[in-house]
Amino acid sequence: MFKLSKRADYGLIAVKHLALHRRDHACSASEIAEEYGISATLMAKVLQKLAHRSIVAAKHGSSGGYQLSKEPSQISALEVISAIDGPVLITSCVTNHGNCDATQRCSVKEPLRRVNESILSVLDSVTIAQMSEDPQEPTLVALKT
Amino acid sequence: MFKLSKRADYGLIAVKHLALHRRDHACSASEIAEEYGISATLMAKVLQKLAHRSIVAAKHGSSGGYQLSKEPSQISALEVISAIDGPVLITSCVTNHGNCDATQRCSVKEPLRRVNESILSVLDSVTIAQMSEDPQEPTLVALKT
DNA sequence: AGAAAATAAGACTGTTTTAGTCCTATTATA
DNA sequence: TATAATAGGACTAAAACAGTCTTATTTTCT
Repeated sequence: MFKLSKRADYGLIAVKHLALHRRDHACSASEIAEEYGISATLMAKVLQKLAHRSIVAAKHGSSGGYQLSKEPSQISALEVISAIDGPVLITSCVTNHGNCDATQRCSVKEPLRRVNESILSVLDSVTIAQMSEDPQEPTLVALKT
Repeated sequence: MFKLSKRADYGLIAVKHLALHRRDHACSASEIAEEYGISATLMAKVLQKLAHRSIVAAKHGSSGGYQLSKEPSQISALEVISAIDGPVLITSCVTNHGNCDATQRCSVKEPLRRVNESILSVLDSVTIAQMSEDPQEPTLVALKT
């Protein structure tokens, strides 16, 4: 019911971690997993998916691991999430141009498609760089001067 | 993975239906269910939840049914969705101020909380009234004149 | 050359969530 | 008073999810 999968969550954690260690050596899956108390094999799975989409670059062999293949400011939350969970669709009928499952003459398909667009653009506008600069609530507070 | 439950979907369908039949008699759960090819008992469940939150008003007895208890312009998609699925939280840790499940020193909690806020405001800004006026894509097209 | 440490990927299992049904009670109307 | 509706709890089946295990491959370091 409208929740990110843990995998996607882990993906964001991993990418943020890599963003913060950009200059360092490549980070291995188990290294990242350990730092956040996550299963190492599962984290490996997640990173593999990110590598598939070229969000991270994998390096085999000992002292291998993963590194970001783009600038953190060029990676959106949407990219990471959809790399892992597949396309972000708030309902299954949003894309199916014929049938919503089977029967219903769905009256909310079009409005929900619009809502879906909005959510996509929210997720697309959030970059990993933004997620790495912590407080970031100045927009409103700054006006108080 | 970020999908509306079918129940929530059905809820939106039902509320929109009630909005379009505002002047008529009360609509029964089975009447609505039949129109969209949805299980009647399931639709009844959904409407019960909407009644709990006073989004619709229930009328017992034969020729009973449900009616909106507010203007369609005063009902947001968020209200309907959260009435049925519970609070909209993109991760389970967004509200937990202590522990994300158990272990992880979650580095994305705060950024995700902000994303969650944005999504809430998207859903909150969409009203049933808007979902009932169909095309509504003039904002950009109008500029072409 | 060979051991070690890493990624790659598929199959598999247990748990949780979701969808949907069934049954019984209650309420109001005709 | 029969009927048609809501109310609500218990229950089942199916799907999604989280996580594990195993095997193969690649690279580095000694």
